[in-house]
Amino acid sequence: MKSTKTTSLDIAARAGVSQSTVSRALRDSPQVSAATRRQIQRIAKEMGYTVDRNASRLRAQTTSTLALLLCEDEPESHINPFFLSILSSVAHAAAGHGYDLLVTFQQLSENWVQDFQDAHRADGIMLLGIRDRESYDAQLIALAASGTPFVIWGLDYHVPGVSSYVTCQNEQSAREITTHLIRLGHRHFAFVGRTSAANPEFTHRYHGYLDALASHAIATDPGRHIAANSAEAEGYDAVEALLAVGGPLDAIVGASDLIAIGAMAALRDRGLDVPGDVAVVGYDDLPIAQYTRPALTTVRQDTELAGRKLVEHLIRLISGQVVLPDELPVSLMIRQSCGA
Amino acid sequence: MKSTKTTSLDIAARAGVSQSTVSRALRDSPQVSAATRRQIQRIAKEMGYTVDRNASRLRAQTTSTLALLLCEDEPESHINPFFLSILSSVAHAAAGHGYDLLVTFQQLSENWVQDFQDAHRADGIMLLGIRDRESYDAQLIALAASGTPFVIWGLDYHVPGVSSYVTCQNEQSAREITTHLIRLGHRHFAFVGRTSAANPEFTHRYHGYLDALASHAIATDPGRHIAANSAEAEGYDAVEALLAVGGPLDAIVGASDLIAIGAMAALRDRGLDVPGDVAVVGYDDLPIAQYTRPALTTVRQDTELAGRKLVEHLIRLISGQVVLPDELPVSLMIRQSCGA
DNA sequence: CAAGATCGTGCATTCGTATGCATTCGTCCC
DNA sequence: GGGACGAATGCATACGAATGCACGATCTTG
Repeated sequence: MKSTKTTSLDIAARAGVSQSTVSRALRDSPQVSAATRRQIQRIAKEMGYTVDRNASRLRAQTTSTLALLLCEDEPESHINPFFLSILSSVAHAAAGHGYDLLVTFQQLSENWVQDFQDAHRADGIMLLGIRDRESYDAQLIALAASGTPFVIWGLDYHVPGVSSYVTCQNEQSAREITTHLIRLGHRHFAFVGRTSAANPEFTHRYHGYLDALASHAIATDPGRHIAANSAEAEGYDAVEALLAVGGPLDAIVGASDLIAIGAMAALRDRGLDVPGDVAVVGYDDLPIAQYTRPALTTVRQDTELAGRKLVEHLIRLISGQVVLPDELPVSLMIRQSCGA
Repeated sequence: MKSTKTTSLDIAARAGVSQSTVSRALRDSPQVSAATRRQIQRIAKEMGYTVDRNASRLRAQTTSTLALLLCEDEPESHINPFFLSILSSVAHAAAGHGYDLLVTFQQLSENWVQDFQDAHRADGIMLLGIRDRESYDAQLIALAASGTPFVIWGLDYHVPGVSSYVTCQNEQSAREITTHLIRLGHRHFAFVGRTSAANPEFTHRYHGYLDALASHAIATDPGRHIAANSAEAEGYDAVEALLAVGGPLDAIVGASDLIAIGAMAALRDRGLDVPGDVAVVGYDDLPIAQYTRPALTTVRQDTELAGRKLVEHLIRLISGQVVLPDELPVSLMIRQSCGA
């Protein structure tokens, strides 16, 4: 196979220059004349040479690697397919910037953070799926204190110069989709989704929902807010709880598509028609949302943009540039489940 | 923050031994006496020392990293959530074995392979989602020729000592689920899923399907086999094509859950009842399959086991051990869409 | 035209760990 | 008791690229 690996010394010998010049030429250093640079790059390509990442990293004390931590609530839990879209986009963006992407699925723990920075595994970290955990902030503070650049999706925590976040217009869009339901004539609402300090996305969506109801002078009953994590089963159970209590109900706002899909299944199992008896809307616009019947009205998050932004923020933080958190625009996807 | 990074020299100084002894102790070398080893490990922990991966890798010419390439058909295409489950499991397994996991989403190309090995980015590669590409085998042959260990999901290509594969009992399970439909009284079948040399999973499933029909002397019409990739939209379109042609139809076997879900939506849009008029079954048992209405009868693949196996195979290949391809067992998930 | 400025390149060293070989010390056996 | 042997440790070097500094050559300018 490979007799001896080609190194920058081989290129240097072939080009009749020193190893330093090769190194500089390949990194597009302006110190090297254009002619020499071109020639060296040509020879490198001819000889199929690639910079050894490990040597380069050791010397430069950098990793050219970004880490993505997908936080799981529990080891066995299913992960929202929404994250797959972001992950895909992040992978593309990272590759586009010349970074490798290291992926981990686990809970955010002190050990993990410690290991990561000490072992020089990544220059920065993207955190996805932080929610429903009372203890996350201690970890974030420790992470920030260690100086490791990181970016969070969906949680508005940031430390200037060290961390940033990217999220979407949760509150505004929830207000819009609720208003949409109100305009369609619905008056008896329920919201399904756990709100807490640890679950900021759902909380913001809930506030938007409440706001819309208040603007239209529609009464809200605390009993019509059911806590649920983003999973079909929890949406299903939430609807059963709502129906058990009774009372008029003609619209359910799910804090995520998975919740909404579970809710629709429960309604159907109880013989209720969607949207005839009860309208249902979700949030995320998973690919599947177009293919439920009725098709799910929901809020589309631009995952492609989200992934790009996450990577851009992180790279800017790593290189010491100023970064301001981003709140991305979303769009309503009106389908059938709302009764439009 | 960190004044100066703690290195193995610091540990050595503190422990009163040489750096070599520290290195050996931390790698559990039998050359170091048990007492010394314990003491050094204790000190290392106290000082929060972690081996610098880059230095270690450069010296040892290894990466302790596994790469996972998720092949996309097209840059913009949605990825089957099924892969998210495998990815999650692979991430856990890799971490459990002390390997980092590098994730890439892109097409398998010569350049990618070349880069990967030359740049010492990973010790081995896992390939997921190889399908529908006439040209994949040239890449695989090149990959094998380069000596890079790799493992493929779902495609029975392997080179002893270099590559292996893990798949599930596609043919047998498709036979079972089709037989299940036959027992329920269905007689007019259609299969939706693109079969070709480049899409071995679907092809095996199709063979199992044909086999079941043949054993029960049920006629098959080539017009009742519609090519479709794993996406809801293609399942939807396939059903429209089937209905356009006309003729009796009371059961559709989808080559994946996404196809089946799209098919159910199309049937419903045409006013047909599932399973009353037409039964539908899928393959994969995505989490969503329990929450479609009717709930989808499908074949469950054990993604947790699949991920573990992929990692184990790859690590064995890397360390030069013998590996035999694995075919994993699956289980039928009987729900409502089949009419049971 | 001389002196400084600029540009392009080479030399030598460094990053932190792993490992072949040399060394030390204690033990065992004849 | 002396030589041999093995266990435990230290010494020195290599992995391959990046980079501060020095140097020679060309260019600029008053």
